[in-house]
Amino acid sequence: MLQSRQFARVLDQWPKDEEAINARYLIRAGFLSKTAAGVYTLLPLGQRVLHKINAIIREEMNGVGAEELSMPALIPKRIWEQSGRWEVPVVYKLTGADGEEYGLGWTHEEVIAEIGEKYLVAEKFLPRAVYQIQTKFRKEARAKSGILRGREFLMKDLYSFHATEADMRAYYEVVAEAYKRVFARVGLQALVCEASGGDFTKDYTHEFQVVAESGEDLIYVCEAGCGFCQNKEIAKVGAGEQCPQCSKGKIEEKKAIEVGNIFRLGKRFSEKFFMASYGIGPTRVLGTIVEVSHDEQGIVWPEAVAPFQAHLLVLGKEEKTRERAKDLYEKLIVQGHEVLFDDREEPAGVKFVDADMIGCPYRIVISDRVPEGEVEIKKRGRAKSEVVGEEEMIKRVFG
RNA sequence: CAGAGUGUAGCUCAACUUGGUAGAGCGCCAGCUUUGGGAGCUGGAUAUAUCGGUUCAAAUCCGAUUACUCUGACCA
Repeated sequence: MLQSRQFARVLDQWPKDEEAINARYLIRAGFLSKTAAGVYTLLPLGQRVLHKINAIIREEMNGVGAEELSMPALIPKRIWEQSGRWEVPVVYKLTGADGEEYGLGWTHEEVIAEIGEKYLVAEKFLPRAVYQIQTKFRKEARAKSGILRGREFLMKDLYSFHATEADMRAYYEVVAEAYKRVFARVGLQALVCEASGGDFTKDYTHEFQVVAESGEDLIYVCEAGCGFCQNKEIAKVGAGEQCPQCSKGKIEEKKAIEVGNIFRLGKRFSEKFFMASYGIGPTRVLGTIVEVSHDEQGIVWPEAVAPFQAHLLVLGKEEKTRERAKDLYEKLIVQGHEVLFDDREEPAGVKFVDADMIGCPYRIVISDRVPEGEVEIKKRGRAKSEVVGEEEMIKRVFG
């Protein structure tokens, strides 16, 4: 991608109407634009990151035998009435041309349960699992925290169907492991945390929580790292007490962002099979990564989700230098690498500042002072750069 | 939904207290210059959230509406 051709660009000031770190950085760096409170546009850079997060999620979901499908956002009232969830406050309700009422999808248990009853009519069709990555709508009383709590957001929701409760419980564990891999791969340290089932189930559910100052949830974690973690809503221990699991560490209270959750639904939505549902918010994941991975200069993207692996900068005014940079860029593109090439007519300072703000994992500089055949590389977040040969750079950055 | 704050150019702000031709920086356009950490010079275009009231005169005072932010409530 040529930076001179990009639709959006890095802004030179922080937005005045955002306080959340995720929104401030994403907007300033040109990944995000606010359309309304709790409603955001993902600009091309943001969309690239989202695609990478989704690709990782898809790999892991496919890996546990789930198939991807796509359910509607416009859902007729009768489907919600079957479960008694038409009268919940978060539903956006609208009326069709025929006077029929609809709710915008804020979750899809009812929809998939109905379809499941149609196809999974005998035990020989079980178990099955399907998922989607789709826009959800929730009439939140108050939008806040940038893209961490929007009124429109993306959700990956997986639903599994089982003949027995034991089978449902076994698969639940399989998905929990897949979820751990998803969060690890996108660069997040997620804790598996016991929580209440809310409206869904009396059983405990599990939340995947990322410790962060901006988190809305309070969790109790064992400081010894034994894995004990409970949401404060259900915790029977208090902060400072001895861990009930390992008896070694003390319990610490931390703020955390819930990036995923999994529920054993049982027969709540259908008498015909045991169901479980599993959610990850890809847009929330994106925001969470920014919350935990940034510095004063800008975003620091983990390699797996960075919009581009490398940001190539050309500095200096010599025509020969520009040619060298262009040749290198074209070579990297032909090799299939993801490179953002800052070919703009801007002073060096602007290019450095913008590169730090965008936060690609590697910065590659070609300038009048870098010898021919060599380039300067710097890893985002490290202080020092070094000059190496082109081939060495390719090995290190893209190898 | 309650409380508080804010709304002036593409962005960030000034002018409002005490009513009298709306300014700046950045960005944008034209030109010159410049190129290793948000460069310089010259010229140019662009703005008072909406509706109403008071007044000779409203960005400024009053009322309503609306939007955004924050705190709380809410959060399958």
